[in-house]
Amino acid sequence: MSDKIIKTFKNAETEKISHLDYFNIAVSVDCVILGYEDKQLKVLLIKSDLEEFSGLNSLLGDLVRPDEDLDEASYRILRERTGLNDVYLEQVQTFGRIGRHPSGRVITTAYFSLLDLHHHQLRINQNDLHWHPIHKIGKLAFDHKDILESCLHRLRQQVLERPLIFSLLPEKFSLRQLQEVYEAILGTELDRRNFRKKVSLKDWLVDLNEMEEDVPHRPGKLYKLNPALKKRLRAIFKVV
Amino acid sequence: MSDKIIKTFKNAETEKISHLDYFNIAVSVDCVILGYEDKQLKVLLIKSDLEEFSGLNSLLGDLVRPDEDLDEASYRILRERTGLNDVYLEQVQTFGRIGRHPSGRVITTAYFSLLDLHHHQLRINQNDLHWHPIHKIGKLAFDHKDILESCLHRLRQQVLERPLIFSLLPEKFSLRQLQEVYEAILGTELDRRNFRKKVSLKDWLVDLNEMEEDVPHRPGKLYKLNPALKKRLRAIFKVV
DNA sequence: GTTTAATGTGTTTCAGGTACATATTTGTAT
DNA sequence: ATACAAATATGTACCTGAAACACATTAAAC
Repeated sequence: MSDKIIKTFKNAETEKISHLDYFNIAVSVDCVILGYEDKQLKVLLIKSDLEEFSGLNSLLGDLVRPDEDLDEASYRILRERTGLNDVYLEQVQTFGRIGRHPSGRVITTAYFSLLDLHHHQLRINQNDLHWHPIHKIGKLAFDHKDILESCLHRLRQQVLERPLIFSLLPEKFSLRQLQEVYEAILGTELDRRNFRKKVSLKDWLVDLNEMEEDVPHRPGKLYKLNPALKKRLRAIFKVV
Repeated sequence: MSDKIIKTFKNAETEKISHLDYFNIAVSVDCVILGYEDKQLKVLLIKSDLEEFSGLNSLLGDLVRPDEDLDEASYRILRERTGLNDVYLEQVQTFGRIGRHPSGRVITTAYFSLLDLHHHQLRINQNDLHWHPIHKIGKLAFDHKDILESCLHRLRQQVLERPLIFSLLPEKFSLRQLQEVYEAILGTELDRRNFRKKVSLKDWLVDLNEMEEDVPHRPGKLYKLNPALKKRLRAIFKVV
């Protein structure tokens, strides 16, 4: 990856391999934007406007601009579509099958992010955007079902080790709520006592000394994410 | 990722965003090809022929051809450079900073592979290709140091859980050799007894009922990778 | 044959995870 | 007011896997 490109730039006319031969692959980014509502993990989808995929939904994506970093493109999409900046985004995998886009050769890099579906700053402007429960998703446009699966797989792998999950929840939450999110992501039931023990052993939570309100049962304590951790997360993941 | 490209294809003349604006990002693949020799993990590097990086080494990579899958490109590079087909390759991460390539906008997807440095089919033809011990590598061209690190990180994460390591070794190997490879990758010393116990609990190995020869000490038993596992690996990782 | 250096096989200990039970607090219905 | 239902909150016993550690055995080298 250095000799060829030189030739491409300098001898485009004389070489068999011309500039356009190589520079005709488009690069896009697709975001798996996940939220949590009604004890379900949901993903933000948009109706595909390609004839080939009429009636199907697709992930939120866009072509990468020549003057923006790959990562930046994913933040831009998230910002444009949700109005949110302060959100964790992680690159997962790049999909580059020849025939994956009907209009031409497009390779795409998949990112996932978790956000609070009820965040006050959240602006889902377009009415063709919708939150879909992940276990009720059928066919998607392009190879987006594969992309979704790979992101969910990554999420499930990491969610127990790293404090990712809190972006899905409001600022204040109870341990029951937290557990329900884990159960929605992992697709399993967890033992309440063991779950609490495990969480309390990590330094992820801060007891707010407040109680739930307006719940039809005994209210539980409220917690928030450890602010020190929040800072560290920002630094590590370069959240804008 | 669907509306924009439609416009790009259909209304290139009338839209502000022209075809060439988007189709001027080149896509490349870089391979971190790892081998094992003299109790060291080594990576296959090539002298960079870019003036900007004169004197520096770089990973083996190439532009992706418009008519080949992204994954296929990585296999092609491996084949062209080593003569080997039957090798495990895994996509790790895509690097897309604007300024990462001095000659233009190029995003690159990193793959790593492990192979037996003394394999009889191995053909390192070009004399500007060299195996470098990974802990003696200084600056590399482009962002290839970052790419190398991310691949090594992935390798270290997975090597204890998945039977990847065997591609680094000859067909027949002793438990000591196997342990030495693990130690080279992880950069730590392992307890011999615990290591053997751990390995024997997995179904990775088959006892060949043969002994080492020409070793200056008591010879150890020889093992090979469980053939059933080999088949499974081929299926999973689509090794050509 | 004695020494040396590696192979080959336990046992003990400790930490983390899983399974499981009981007391407490609040809301709700009577 | 009282009884009941439902969820919170906390503790213990058991099991599994990892880590620390010791000794007998085999073959090469002298």
